[in-house]
Amino acid sequence: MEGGMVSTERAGRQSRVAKLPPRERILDAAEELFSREGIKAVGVQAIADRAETTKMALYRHFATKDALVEEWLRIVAADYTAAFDRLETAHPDDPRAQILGMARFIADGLPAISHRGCPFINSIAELPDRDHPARQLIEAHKAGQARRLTDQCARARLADPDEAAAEITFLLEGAQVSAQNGSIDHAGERLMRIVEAVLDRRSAADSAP
Amino acid sequence: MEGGMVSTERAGRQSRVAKLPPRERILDAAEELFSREGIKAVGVQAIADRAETTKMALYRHFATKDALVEEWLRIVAADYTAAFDRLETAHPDDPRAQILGMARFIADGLPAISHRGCPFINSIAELPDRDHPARQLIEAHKAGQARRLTDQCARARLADPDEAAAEITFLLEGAQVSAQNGSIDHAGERLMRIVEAVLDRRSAADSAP
DNA sequence: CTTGCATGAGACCGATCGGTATCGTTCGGG
DNA sequence: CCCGAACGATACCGATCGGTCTCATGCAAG
Repeated sequence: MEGGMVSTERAGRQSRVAKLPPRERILDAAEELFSREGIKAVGVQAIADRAETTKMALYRHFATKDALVEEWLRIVAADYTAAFDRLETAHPDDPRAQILGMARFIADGLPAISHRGCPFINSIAELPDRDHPARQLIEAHKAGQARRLTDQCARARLADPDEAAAEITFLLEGAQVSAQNGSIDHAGERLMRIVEAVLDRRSAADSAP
Repeated sequence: MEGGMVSTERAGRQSRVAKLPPRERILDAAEELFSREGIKAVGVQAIADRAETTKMALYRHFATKDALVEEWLRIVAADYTAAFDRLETAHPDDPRAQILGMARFIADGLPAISHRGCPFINSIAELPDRDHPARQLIEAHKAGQARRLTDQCARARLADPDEAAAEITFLLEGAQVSAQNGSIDHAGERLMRIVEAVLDRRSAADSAP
């Protein structure tokens, strides 16, 4: 009835958005809606509508809503991991640049995320059950990131790499929630300056006064 | 109003828990369930059940579920504010002790909220609408805390009080989410050591190398 | 005692939830 | 060419949601 299948053939400028296969459209719609409204607040019908498909099609690709949530979070986590992979290959023997790249990555994302919040932090708030697969996925991802950061701190010759990694993790996570609740202005620029200072301070030189 | 009427007279050993008036029991139940399961995940019937009362009684005291949510968050915010008030009167002319007291307050709360998370951070994730009264309440509370912390940093003679307050805010918020998602062990002890170090470093003395 | 009122208990409402069943259409590969 | 799989639309299911209504009970002040 509505728009559908326009210009089947030459396709000119495809009906809307160069329709991807349904599964991808569903995941895109889920990304948009879950991150904007939250998991519980979004019904499968709304996702199907925004994906320009139907609930039935959704359930042909995902066994349950939880499975879709899990797949969405898996993709988000993979995106983050890929970004950090790129940073490591871009600065192979400069762990300091890798750490600052991570901070920059978060800082640059703050305006976009502002008032919407980090998908992991928001989602974990709606997943109080530690046994839920989606929550375990998030925790595994965060644990992996922490391990990675600790390793970078060690390679950067920072004193007490565990403590340094904890401090930087606190700063990155805290910047995201503070940007979300609006308590800190210019959180991105501040975050960068602070992380740089932490790195400088924890460098080998100044162990004792 | 509250404490009141315990042991009306003989009252024996009151049926269960020295039954408070229904309104207080409802707020206690809401506190327990909202902070453990999340706002959207808890129905009004469940709150009424846990409060050993009925849905009707609940709606006699609160116009809507949102109003109950708002009142709950108002109480939580007031508890935090009261704790910080106490710190200020306990150390009237020692802003450094006030700041460390705040950090200690958060650090001590980490094991309790571990895996459950900060009520504000969790709730804001379920309130994507910035115009929602409950969200505005949270944002106002956080803004007030930030102002207060900035003031303490200034009185502690820290260089760049805004930046110092931002750094400490990041650390406190980040410690809570990291404790929740389990990526950092011993988050409380680490937080205290890190905040102390930040305070030392930002003290007047070491402005230039 | 009697009046008044907050409570307790439970049926009830329309809406929406996650998930399923049915059926006609579309379309690409043998 | 045609057949089977995927897709779109829609109706439907039982459960639960926030919220309302009715009515019986308990209890305290007049």
